[in-house]
Amino acid sequence: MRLLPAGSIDCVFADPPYNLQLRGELRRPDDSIVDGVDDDWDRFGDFAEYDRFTRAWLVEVRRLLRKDGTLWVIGSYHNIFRIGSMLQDLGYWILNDVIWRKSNPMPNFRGRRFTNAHETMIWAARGRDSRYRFNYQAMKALNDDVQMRSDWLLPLCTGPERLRNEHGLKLHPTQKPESLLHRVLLASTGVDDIVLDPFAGTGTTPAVARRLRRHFIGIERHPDYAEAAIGRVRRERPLPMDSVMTTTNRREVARVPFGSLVERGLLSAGTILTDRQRRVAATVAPDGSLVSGSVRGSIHKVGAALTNAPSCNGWTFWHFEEAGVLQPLDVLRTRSLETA
Amino acid sequence: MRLLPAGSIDCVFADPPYNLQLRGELRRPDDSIVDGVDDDWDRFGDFAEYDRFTRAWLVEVRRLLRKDGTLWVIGSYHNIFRIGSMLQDLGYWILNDVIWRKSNPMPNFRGRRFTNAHETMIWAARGRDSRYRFNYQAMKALNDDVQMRSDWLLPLCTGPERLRNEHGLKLHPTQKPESLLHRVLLASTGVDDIVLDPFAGTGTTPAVARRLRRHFIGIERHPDYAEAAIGRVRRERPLPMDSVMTTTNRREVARVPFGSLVERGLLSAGTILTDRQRRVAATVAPDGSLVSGSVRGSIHKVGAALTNAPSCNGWTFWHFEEAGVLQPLDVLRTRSLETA
DNA sequence: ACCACGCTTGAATCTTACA
DNA sequence: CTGTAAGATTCAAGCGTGG
Repeated sequence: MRLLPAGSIDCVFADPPYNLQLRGELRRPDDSIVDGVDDDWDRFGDFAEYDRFTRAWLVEVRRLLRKDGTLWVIGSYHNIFRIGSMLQDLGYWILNDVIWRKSNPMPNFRGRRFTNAHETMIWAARGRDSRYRFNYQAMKALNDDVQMRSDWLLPLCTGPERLRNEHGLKLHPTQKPESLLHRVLLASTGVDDIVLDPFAGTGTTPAVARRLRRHFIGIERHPDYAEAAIGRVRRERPLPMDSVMTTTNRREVARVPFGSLVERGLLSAGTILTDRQRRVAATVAPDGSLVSGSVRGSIHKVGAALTNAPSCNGWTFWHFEEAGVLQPLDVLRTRSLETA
Repeated sequence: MRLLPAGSIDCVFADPPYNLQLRGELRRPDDSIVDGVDDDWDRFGDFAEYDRFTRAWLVEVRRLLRKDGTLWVIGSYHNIFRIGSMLQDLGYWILNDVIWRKSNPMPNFRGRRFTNAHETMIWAARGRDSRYRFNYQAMKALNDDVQMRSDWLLPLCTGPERLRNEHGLKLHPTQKPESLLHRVLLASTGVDDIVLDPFAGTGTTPAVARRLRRHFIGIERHPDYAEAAIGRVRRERPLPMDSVMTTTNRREVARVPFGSLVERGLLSAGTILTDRQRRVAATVAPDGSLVSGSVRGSIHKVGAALTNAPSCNGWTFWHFEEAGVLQPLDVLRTRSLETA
């Protein structure tokens, strides 16, 4: 990471070691043994050591992120609180904590706790003043046209997606499902963005990034994981360009001044605008302002004034008559883009 | 809290301030953060203040908890990471993080983030060696007879449950739903346990505790909230004793030695027992031991030996024939309790 | 082709009473 | 305190096999 230039990364997804502290073996009710995470890379002496490790990579990630970039970190209760605190201490700005609800978690075999059925992701901007990217409309479209919530129900990574070694055993103990990365990248990156995964493992992030036509950098120190990741990414094919274009955000639409619509003749000066119920009315002035009695100003200001509201979206409030039908101003904005 | 004796509390539920003013105080025009990582802590003096406050009450709660007691804390991403870290630093032992999924959350009006549709609870024992209480069977019964997961779907506190002042405005900004406390107390306390809520607000914890026949101590410094809480608790009536008794854990059921069943004639010496598939068999000896060839011992040991298993629950492994049907030994244990 | 059934498995801080 | 024995404990999916 130290070799990469500052401010060069749009989005980071990090799945760091969780610092699990397992004691002894765990057996299922049928006496088979649970294949838990006992790898060296997940062993830390104490919280202080884990905190030093965490701080080091979070500082470095922050150096690499451009000002408006965002970071995703996934973890469990063993480590996520330490990570969240440190994010705040380092000046990151938490945007959401997102819960990955597992549809098929491992049960609690001893009946001593609630089934550990979720993991937590933190989504944070580099700083409080970041103008971060959030593809609101794409998320809404992905969720049957209602806002995407902070809890996501997704299955574990199993079946053919799970990478296995020559003995048929899982290659990596904690391979994340591609569906999770799909949603993460769709929510917070755009085509050709640069995505970094500092704990790339078997390459889920790079693979999904390539599929979605994002650029990617994956870092992994374990040779077996890295090798598997490289092969996996090579096998992955970018989706056709038109299929990775998602519903665009309103705010991504190039801003169109109302005046320019008048200027370009999409709406004539003198046209009378009304609200949908035709309760108030105003006239379009040649400079793109509206006039209604003694009130004059932008489409938003006049709309607010006439309804005694603190604010008003003039694009959806004001309507004009066309072929006997009331149309919101917004349709003109769309037309102006099509004819630009 | 300083007036209460050490080790006097079975369970604490805490809904501390979420540190919302912190966000206001952190609103700075200049966010030019130095990547030098050693001197940034004092820039977050407000976090430090919140941490001092948090540490103080968590230390005091730990003094009050008996060794096997547990603590619940609820929070959002603004404060829960700081609380979780501090719990770990203070020696608490996290058992679960539990997600309260709100069925009716407030939407995100600006469309700049995911709908914040959950809050996080941490359930922790006083220490790593706590033999904490978890009413596993009661939770399972509450969840259609499958294990209760770490994500709970419950509605916000609305309607008649929501306390309002004389102007019809909500009395407390973050009144928690009684259903949440119902599940918390049912999971981790028993009848006549002592429950403490150090941030009692309008008394949801005391009210539900009283209803479920738990003793309670609520602390609240705001006079309006305290007054409302007192009235609310007074109006609350404890449920009839038989309706607060829940499914009991098997571990709590009085232990019945297998030998006593033979002694009392519920099973004759000489009876032949088999496993459910009739693959192995053993004979009941008059002293309550089993014999199978050269193997002799308890129902558990012989079951384990004949199946080459490290352990075996003889009560569910061994069956006897009754009216042509194979019955597990466990049914005799139930009968013995009924006829005791 | 389809279904029933059994086997496997997944980031897990996973027992307790009594001698 | 330690050692020993009793005995409590699993859900959703995917996959393979055999009828």
